[in-house]
Amino acid sequence: MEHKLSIYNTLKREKELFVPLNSPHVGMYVCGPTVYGDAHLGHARPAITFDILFRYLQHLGYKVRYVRNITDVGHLENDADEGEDKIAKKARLEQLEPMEIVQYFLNRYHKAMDALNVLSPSIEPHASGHIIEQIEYVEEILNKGYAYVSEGSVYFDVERYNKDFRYGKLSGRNVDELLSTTRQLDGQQEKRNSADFALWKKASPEHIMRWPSPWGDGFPGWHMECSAMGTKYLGEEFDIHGGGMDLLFPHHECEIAQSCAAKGKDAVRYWMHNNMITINGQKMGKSLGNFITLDEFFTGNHKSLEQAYSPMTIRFFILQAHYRSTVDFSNEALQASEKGMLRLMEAFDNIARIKPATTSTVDIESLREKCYEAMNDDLNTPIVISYLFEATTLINKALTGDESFTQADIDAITSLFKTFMFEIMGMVEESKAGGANVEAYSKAVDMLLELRQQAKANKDWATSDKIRNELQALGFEIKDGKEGTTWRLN
RNA sequence: GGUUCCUUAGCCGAGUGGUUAGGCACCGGUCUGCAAAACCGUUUACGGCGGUUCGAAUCCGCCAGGAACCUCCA
Repeated sequence: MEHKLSIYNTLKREKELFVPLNSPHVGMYVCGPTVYGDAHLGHARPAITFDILFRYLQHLGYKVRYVRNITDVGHLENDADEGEDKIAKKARLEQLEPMEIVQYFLNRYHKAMDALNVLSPSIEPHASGHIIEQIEYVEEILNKGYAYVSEGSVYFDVERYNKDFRYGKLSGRNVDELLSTTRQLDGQQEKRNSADFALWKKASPEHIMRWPSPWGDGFPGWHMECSAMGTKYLGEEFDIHGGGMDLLFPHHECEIAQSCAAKGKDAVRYWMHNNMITINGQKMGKSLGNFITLDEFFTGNHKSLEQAYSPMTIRFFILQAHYRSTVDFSNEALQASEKGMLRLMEAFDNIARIKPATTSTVDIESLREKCYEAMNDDLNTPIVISYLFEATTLINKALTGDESFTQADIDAITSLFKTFMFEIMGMVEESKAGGANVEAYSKAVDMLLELRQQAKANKDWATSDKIRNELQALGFEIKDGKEGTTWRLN
């Protein structure tokens, strides 16, 4: 496993060489979606970011177990019905079983991820399917003395914990400030300190999602599932834990506290956080009501969207920014990404048209090395893409005779695209996704263009322009090149 | 209020103490019956003010503007 992959560890606040605990195996846990609504751009970013990591680690030869949880219980909602389970609330509103809601949105989430060509994780555990593990974990923390029971709920004792460990080491907070600045929330009086957080929450009588526990009927606390399921599937110590920056505090901070309290040590060696997506410079969020679902992007059906954007355009757009930077959405930016992506795809297709020469004027190997350097530098996909654009210029120049490729160069540049564009960055050529019945009508279009060619030969401009203009009106893009006419259906 | 972070050309977005990121748009050119498309070439930059330095957009300080977290969120 010779490589120089370094990744930015939020815990250390610097890039570190990635060294797995048990090479060639790598354990990786990423916070997945809460399935109570349609996936939006904000879900795409971590999914794609850690999909790249998953793919690249495998490319380097690691055997990766990638766990991404499904949150279908637990988190609290902060509006009028404070304290009510998110899933339960939606269920009651629509008179459906909670699990029916979960299944519905999970199916849709999977569909969106498939469209984005995000690989399935190795395991996708549901929080609701791991209640026993979570109860056991809570008991372990209780036994160690870092939690207390209060009116049927169990709370983590932050102050007590902070005497033996340091609460806040991930997010850079200190407990004294937390105690003085945390807002007053419902149920606060049950807690010894406002900074304490729930490990197990007592269910009110009307609460639908509930499970029996040693402390009465209730449901697991907000941060418990990740600790319990991460431990179950990856062990008490594992390599990588990822998620959005918004989860840094309190979610991931609490996870660290839970594992240190229960096991006496950190579970995670490398913490990775992707940055947020903004719309007009402002973060996208449920409470802000400015989020756009992925389906809306794919169909263009949203008032802020000037057109539909294909899944690959979204993927490419996200990869054109580094995962630790915010990326600002706009129609202009997405359209720029779409054009750039199509240019790369076309260049890849055009490799086949290069006529091999006996001498070479290009150095594909150095491009390949630079791409690896970029990937190794904390997954710098924008840089990888910039080198693919350099490769694109070389291909185009080869076609006009301004560069010469040997057969070995042609093979090398094909492999460059296959490795980085398709295998590691997970792009796919969407135009080639058409079904078999496309063949018949595409031959019909070819025939029309042949007629147009004849008309042009006869200088019958009226006929040739009529064919061109009417095909264009139907949505075809007609491209007259030196070696004949090609077309594309937009 | 506390903590953290950001500010790069028309737009998006990398990076670095001294040498062209890249894409899109614009402009010029090639191609074309005319176009479109495609391709080639090219211009515009590092929020402001100080400081460190032979040299800073890159390091430090201050100021301005913006954002995130502290509360569900990817």
